[in-house]
Amino acid sequence: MEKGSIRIKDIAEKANVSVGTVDRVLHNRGNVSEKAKKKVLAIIKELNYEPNLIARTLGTNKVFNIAALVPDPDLDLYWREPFNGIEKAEKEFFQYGIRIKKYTYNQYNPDTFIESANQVLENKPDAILVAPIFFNVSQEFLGNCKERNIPFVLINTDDRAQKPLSYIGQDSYQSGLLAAKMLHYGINGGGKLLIAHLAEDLESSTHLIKKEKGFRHYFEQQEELDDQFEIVSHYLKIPFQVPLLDQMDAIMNINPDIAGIFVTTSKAFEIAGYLEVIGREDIKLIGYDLLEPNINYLEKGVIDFLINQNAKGQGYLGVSVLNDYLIFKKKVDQLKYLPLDIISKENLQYYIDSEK
Amino acid sequence: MEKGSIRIKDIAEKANVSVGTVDRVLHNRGNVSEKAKKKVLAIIKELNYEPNLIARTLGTNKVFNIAALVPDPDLDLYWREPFNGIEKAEKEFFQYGIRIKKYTYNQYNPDTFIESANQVLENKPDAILVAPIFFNVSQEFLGNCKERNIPFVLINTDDRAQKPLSYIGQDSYQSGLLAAKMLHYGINGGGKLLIAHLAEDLESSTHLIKKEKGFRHYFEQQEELDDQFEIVSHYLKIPFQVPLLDQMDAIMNINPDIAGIFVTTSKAFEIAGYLEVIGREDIKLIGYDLLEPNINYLEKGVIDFLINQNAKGQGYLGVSVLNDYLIFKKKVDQLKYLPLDIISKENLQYYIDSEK
DNA sequence: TCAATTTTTGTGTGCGCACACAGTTAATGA
DNA sequence: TCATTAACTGTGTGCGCACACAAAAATTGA
Repeated sequence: MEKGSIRIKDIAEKANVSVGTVDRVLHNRGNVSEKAKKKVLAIIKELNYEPNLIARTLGTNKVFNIAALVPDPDLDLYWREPFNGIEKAEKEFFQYGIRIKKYTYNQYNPDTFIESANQVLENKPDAILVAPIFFNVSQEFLGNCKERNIPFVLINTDDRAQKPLSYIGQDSYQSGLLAAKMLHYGINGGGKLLIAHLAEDLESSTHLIKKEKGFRHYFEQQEELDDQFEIVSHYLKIPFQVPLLDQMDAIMNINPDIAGIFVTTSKAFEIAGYLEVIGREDIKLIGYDLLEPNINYLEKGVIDFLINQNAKGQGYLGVSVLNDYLIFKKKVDQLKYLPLDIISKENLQYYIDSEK
Repeated sequence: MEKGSIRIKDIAEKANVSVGTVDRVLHNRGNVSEKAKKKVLAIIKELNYEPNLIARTLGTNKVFNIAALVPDPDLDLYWREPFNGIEKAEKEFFQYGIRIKKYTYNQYNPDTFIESANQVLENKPDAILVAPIFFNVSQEFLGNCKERNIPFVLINTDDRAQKPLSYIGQDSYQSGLLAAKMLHYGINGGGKLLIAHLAEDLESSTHLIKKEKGFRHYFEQQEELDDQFEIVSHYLKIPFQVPLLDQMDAIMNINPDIAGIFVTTSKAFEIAGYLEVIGREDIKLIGYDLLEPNINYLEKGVIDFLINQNAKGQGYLGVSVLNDYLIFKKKVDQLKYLPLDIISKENLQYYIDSEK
C-alpha cells in the first residue's frame, strides 16, 4: 500500500541533510549553505518532488482573512448571484482556514464604496475580493491595497491596469458578438434590431458599451449582413423616470419594423413584459442572466435566449483563486473569462441544477 | 488565530470520554456502551461537528485503486475526451491516494469488453468507473461487481437498474429537444428536417433513439409546428459501406427541400463536408461534441451549432465522484446530468479553454 | 588560542484524524 | 470467591508538513 509519492524526508535522506534543511530551501528561508542548497535543489528536481498539499494545509495551521467588497445584493437582483457564489466558497474553504468577511456598498452611490473600502483596509485582511464598479473611486482603493501589499482579485469589472492577482469575469465584447449571432440566426432575411441598455448609468458602464460594440461588429464584419440589418440603440435609465411602456412605445413608433431586441443587462424581463402587453411575442428577444423573472419569460417563450454570465461562478471562482494562492501557494491565472452559456428553455434546467 | 472548528478532542472532553470512544461512535466501530454513545452523539449534534476532511485524508493513509473501463480512445475520436478527463482527474486526485488503472476495449467488439472486464475483476480494484455501452454484455459484469461489493460509477450509458453508485452523462431526450429548438429557431416558416444517425449500430444505441424521440416531440408538442415541419430520419452506417456522398445524394434527391439537418452523433463533420462539396451551406446543421473536425466546420459556419455533451467532464466527474465516496466518505448524487452546452463560433473559445 | 558570535544544521512538536493496541471495568461461571 | 472471558475505554503512533528551538559547526576577534 505504498503511496509512492516522495516526501520531504526522502529528499533529506538522499541529500544527507535533515528535513529542516530541505524545508528551508523549499521555502527560501535562508540560513542554508550554498552547497547544501544546491544538492537539495538537484534532488528535488531529480525526484520531481511535489509537495503534499493536504499535509501542507494541515501543517500550516493558519487562518486567512479575506475581505469581499461587492454591491449590496438586496439592492439589485443581479448581485445576489456573485454573493451566493462567495458564500458557497466560504463554506467549502472554511476547513482550509479561509475566513471571509463581506462588505457591501450601494452600487448607485460611490460614497458608500469609499466608506466600505476604508473599513476593509482598517481590518487589514490578508487578501481582498472586489467588484470595482466605480472606475475612478476604485483606483485609489486598489492603489492602497498595493501599497500595503494586500493581494486582490477583481470580479465583474476588469481593471487589469491595477495588476490584480487575477481578474474573473466576462468578455463583454464577445458576448455582444454572441448575442448578435443569436438574433441573426433567428431572423432570416434581415430587419431592424434594437439594442436596449436598461441601466442606471451608461457612461460609466464600460460593459454595456463593449457589448454594443461587439454586437455591431458582428454585422459590420460582412457587407451582406450590414445591408440586411439596421441597428438602433437606446438607453433606458433605471429606475425609470418615464414608464417603460411609454418609452418603448415611443421607440416602437419610430421603428415599427423591429424584429429583434438585445437587452445588454439582466433586465430583459422588463422588455419581455412590455412585449407581452403589446402582444408582440414574435419579436426575438435576447438578454442576460438567469434571474427569476428572466427565467419565467424564457419558459413562456417571450425571451428566446439568455446569455448566462455565470455571476455566481464569478464569486465562487474569485474566492477559489484566493484559496489556491494563499493556502496552496499555487500560481494563479491572471485572467479567467467565464464561459458565455447560451440558455434556452430546453437546457435551462441543467444550469439551474448546477448552480445549487 | 484560532481556527474555530470543533475537533474530535473537543467532543471527547465535553463528553468525558476519550478521543478513541468518539472515533468509535463516529465510525460505528462498535464496542461502545449505549450510554457513552448517546452522550457523544448528542454533543456531536449540539456542536454541529464536521470532520476535518484534510486531516482525515492524511490520517487514513490509504491507497485506493480504481479501474476505468472505457472504449479505446484511439479507435474513436469521441472517446478521447472522457479519457482525457479521467487522466486529468488522475493527476488531481493522486495526492489523495487515488490510483487509476485504465482498461480499454474495442467499442465495435463486445468480446473485447468481456476480456477487459475480466482483467478488471482479476485485479480486484476498490472501485470501478465504466462506460457500459454493450447493454447485454455489461449486465453480467455489473452483476459481478455487485456480488463482490465493488462500487461502480457509470458514465455515458445509463443503466441505473444496476444500481450504480452514480450515473454521469447526458440526457439524450432533452438534447434532442434542444437540437429541435435550435433548428426551429433558425428556420422561420417551417420546412423539411433530416435526422441523420451516423453510427455503427442503431439498434443498440439507445442514446440515438432517445435523441430522435426528443427531437420529434418538440415538433409534435404544438400542432402549428407539426404542420410546418416534416421530419425524416436516416441511419447511415459507419464505417460507410456506400460512400457518404452517394448516400446523401440519394436522400437529397428524395427530399430536395431539406432545410435543416440534425446529426445525432459526433460525426456532424461528415455531413458538413458533404454540404460544402455540394455548396449547400445554407442548410442548417446541428451536431454534437467539440471534436477537431467539428470545430473547423463550426468556425467556417457550415455547422451552425454544436451541442457539447462535455464528454471530458464525464470522465473527470466520474473519478471525482469516486474520490468523494472513497476518500471523503461523502454521499454522492445517484444521477448527474451534465449541462447541454450550446456552442457557436462566438462562444467556442471559452469551452475549449476550460477543457484544458 | 579560546571564548564569543555567526552561520548552518538537526530535532521535536503540533496540525486533526484513524487505527492498533494496551488497559480497565463489568459480566460470567465453577 | 476468584479466575476467565467479554465488553468497553484510553493511549500512543503515524500521516507529511511547517516552524520554533536546540545543537553543532564555522567564523571572528582579541
